[in-house]
Amino acid sequence: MLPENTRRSLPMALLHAREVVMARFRPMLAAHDVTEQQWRVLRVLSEAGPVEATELADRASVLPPSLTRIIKALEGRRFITRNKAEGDGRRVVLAIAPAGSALIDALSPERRVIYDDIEQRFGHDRLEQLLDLLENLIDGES
Amino acid sequence: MLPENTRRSLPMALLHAREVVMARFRPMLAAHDVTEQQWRVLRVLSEAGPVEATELADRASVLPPSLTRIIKALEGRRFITRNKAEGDGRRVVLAIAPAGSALIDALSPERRVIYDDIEQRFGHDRLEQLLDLLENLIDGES
DNA sequence: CACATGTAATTAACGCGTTAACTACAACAA
DNA sequence: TTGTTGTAGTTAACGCGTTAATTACATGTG
Repeated sequence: MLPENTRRSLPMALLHAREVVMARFRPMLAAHDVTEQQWRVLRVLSEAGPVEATELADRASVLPPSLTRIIKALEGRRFITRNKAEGDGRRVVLAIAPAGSALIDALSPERRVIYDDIEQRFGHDRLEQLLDLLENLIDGES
Repeated sequence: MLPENTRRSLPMALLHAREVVMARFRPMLAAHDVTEQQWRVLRVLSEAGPVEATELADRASVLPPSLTRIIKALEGRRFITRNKAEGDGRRVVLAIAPAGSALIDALSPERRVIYDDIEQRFGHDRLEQLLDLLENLIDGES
């Protein structure tokens, strides 16, 4: 069945939902001169440790060409390090640097406040339910 | 509570979900040389009839600067018409043109197939549930 | 070794997202 | 009427999304 109106269209709903959620986080990121995508890359590196570019792009939901630009920016600010993989001259290994970890630590309290507020307004159970559905959708389609 | 991993982060999950869904629609749009955003604008105009730019931007989830560019492109291909509102020289009224309607009609069958496939794979009830949750999230945060 | 094929990353080109600044017009007050 | 404030839309600047092409290296075959 085709969605009769744009409001009930899945791509539109996902877009709009992301929009209103990100509106909460954007000021925090802007205050530290980090873009959403740079932030995602930093968080993945912080969680996952040193990792190759392809996996990093995948986990941060960023396309390779974007990642190249992001790496350039983050390396320039000493937030991450970039080294060729030993044994394979094509691969590149990225890792978080002290300044990067410091930024993540600095933003964590604020992040928590925003996330808690969303969770409280929307409801813990509904949030979990939504995350489950999204995870299912992703796994089913990808 | 902070999400412990990026996979369980609401903004990331919404982004990723949108990504896998749009991957299904993208080839269809590319085949007709229409971008996602141009397509959204056309659909809103098709559903809502002649409308002013601000409302159009709002309903299509497009920012005003983007809409200006999109209007230029769509008007150049005679998909839409653009006229100053009578009585207020600032406002602009957009409407779908025959070529625009024709494009929407031409894509509808393909759209339906893709949408039905997603619905079938994901499940009708779960899709409705997901749309409800997204709608609630949007209304609660915006 | 030489060559073809495959893969990781980058570059290029173009459109959109985002914020801020700007233009044009409208509404309102003195 | 004139000046102020507000609003609709556009322009500008910069980063990302997307696709395609390109570079550099690795792997496999003869």
